[in-house]
Amino acid sequence: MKIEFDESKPIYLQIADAIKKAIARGDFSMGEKVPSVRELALEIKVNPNTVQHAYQELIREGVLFTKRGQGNFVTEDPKKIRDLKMELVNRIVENFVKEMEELGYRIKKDTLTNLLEEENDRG
Amino acid sequence: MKIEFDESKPIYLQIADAIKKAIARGDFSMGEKVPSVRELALEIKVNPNTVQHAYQELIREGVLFTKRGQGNFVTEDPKKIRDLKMELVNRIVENFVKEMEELGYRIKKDTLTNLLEEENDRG
Amino acid sequence: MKIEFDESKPIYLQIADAIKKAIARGDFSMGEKVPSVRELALEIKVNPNTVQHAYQELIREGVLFTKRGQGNFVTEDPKKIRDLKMELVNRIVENFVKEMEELGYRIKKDTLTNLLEEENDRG
Amino acid sequence: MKIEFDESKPIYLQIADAIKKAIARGDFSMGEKVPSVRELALEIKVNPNTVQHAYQELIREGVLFTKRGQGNFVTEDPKKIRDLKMELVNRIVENFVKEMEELGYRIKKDTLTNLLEEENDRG
DNA sequence: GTGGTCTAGACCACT
DNA sequence: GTGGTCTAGACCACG
Repeated sequence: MKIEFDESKPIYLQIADAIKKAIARGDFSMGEKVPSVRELALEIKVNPNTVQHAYQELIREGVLFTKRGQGNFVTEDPKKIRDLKMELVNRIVENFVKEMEELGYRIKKDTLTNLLEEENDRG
Repeated sequence: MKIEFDESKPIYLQIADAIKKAIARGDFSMGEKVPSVRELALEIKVNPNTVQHAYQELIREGVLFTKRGQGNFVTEDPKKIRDLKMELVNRIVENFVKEMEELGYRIKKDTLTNLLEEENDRG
Repeated sequence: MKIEFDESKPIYLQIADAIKKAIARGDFSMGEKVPSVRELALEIKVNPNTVQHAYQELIREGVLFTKRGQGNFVTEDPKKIRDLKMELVNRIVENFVKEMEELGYRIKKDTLTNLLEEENDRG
Repeated sequence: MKIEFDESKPIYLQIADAIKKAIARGDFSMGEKVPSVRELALEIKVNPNTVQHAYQELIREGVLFTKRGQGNFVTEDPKKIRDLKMELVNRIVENFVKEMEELGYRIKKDTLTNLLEEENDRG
């Protein structure tokens, strides 16, 4: 886990996002244990409460689940993970298209997604 | 001016950003007057202080300047405006590339900028 | 009259100050006519109301007086002018001493006034 | 912190200035915490927002920096502090020379800075 | 009418 | 408790 914090958004949301992305790109697999709150807090130098807040958010969204006394784990629902990935890609692509349009550039979402598929083998 | 507010960032920064984009795509020209603090506040339904905060930021960055008792105006420096536009495009493209990379996709900044130039006539 | 405006203070006070200084250094003599409101406004590129405000302030302080239909004139009271000059020098010297003290420098008012008298012939 | 407010300038700028001077004369050292927004507001009897405005200005100039949830701190860059001090002295001396010249007195900046160095041991 | 400053009071994110 | 943001409402200087 490596996170560069951006002051404009709550840190806990940035952490949650980073975890989601790590799952999406396969750094954490289905059912795998994620770092403990304290461990991650130490690593990225934030307060444990902040990590806890991030994990809670992910649990609320069904991305993580807790095994009492053992830690937090990535969901074991494959659909959930596929959806997560699609959601993330979608959000980023749509945001890009929207922002470029606000600058007066026309660009189609399809053009972008095709481009991504061409240059990358994975789904 | 039409702004959809997003809870993830301070409103005043979103306003500042919207003005910058409006300038970049030519909705406000060099030296043109921007809406008065109160007028814009009414239109987008925020407190005048919030608009004031946004304008102050833009003034600080040299994008706007104030004529006492007359209002705020877009900078008359053409270079400043060109730079502004380039900065905005760059920021958006780089952010897209970074976020897609965090998801495990490889994509080159150049591929994107070429794509943009192909599909749009403007600089 | 040449004035460089400083945004941190009301313009009309800066104008009033500039007039006082011009009188103090002899650019306007006792009883001499000062520029008309409109004339000065044109010259220094401010709104006539602003110059008017400045003149009112000076009249209130007894530095200028008005001859109806003829314009505004420097007071004819020599004591008033001497006092004005002393006041100005005093204010500036004291302000300097105070500000330097706030920075941790010790300096005596006398040292400064002696220095000024040495290097200048005039009273 | 003790501040006497002068009606001629915005309070928030006077606060910012007072902090800068306190740093320049060593009352706040490198990396030291400055009073919290609320604390200082109480002490000098202004609204917390006004202090916040002053601090924001100092942060923007790189004199202070914020540790989230902990407070505001003096920059840890020694050069920045040296520069700050030099800037303040310079501004005051130049302003003095300019104002005295406007009154018809000739005085050299060097004469003054020499005088200051003679009577004070510090840089 | 225009921007600039200020107060009072509130809520949020973070430690 | 700490900074950051926001609203509501006010007054001032300037044109």
